[in-house]
Amino acid sequence: MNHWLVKSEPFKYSWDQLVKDKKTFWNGVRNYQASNNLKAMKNGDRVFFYHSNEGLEIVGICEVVKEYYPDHTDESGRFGMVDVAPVMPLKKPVTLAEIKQTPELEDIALIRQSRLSVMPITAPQWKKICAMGGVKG
DNA sequence: GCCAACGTTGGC
DNA sequence: GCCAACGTTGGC
Repeated sequence: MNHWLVKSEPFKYSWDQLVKDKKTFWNGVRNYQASNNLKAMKNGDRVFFYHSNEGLEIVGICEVVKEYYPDHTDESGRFGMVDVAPVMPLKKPVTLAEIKQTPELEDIALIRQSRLSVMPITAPQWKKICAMGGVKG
């Protein structure tokens, strides 16, 4: 199983909204690197949900429930999306500030490639963040 | 195929 | 609201 992290601005689409919706399609990605990461996602992969701009913290874990398919909101036809469903919230959100202070997480794509909105997370990074968030990965 | 201009993201 | 990082576009 692979692990990922997706960013969303909470005033556009928040974790609470995802919990309310039970499931959503992750549309709107218009960046090839992010899109390639979406393409590599498999059903059952676990995904951290990060709030950008406001919050600046990882708030929950969701899961891929439908693999890459065309994004109907993309007029160019170049990009796709996946469906995700919430699994559980973190008991304690893990903030960007904490991540930056954690030596084991200094190579995380969230910091190294701050503008990327869909990124892979390594197994050790996943375990570490779960531990910080008070949940079992 | 290079590179300057431009647009967008996202932390501060 | 500013600005750094960086991806994309378009002229040559």
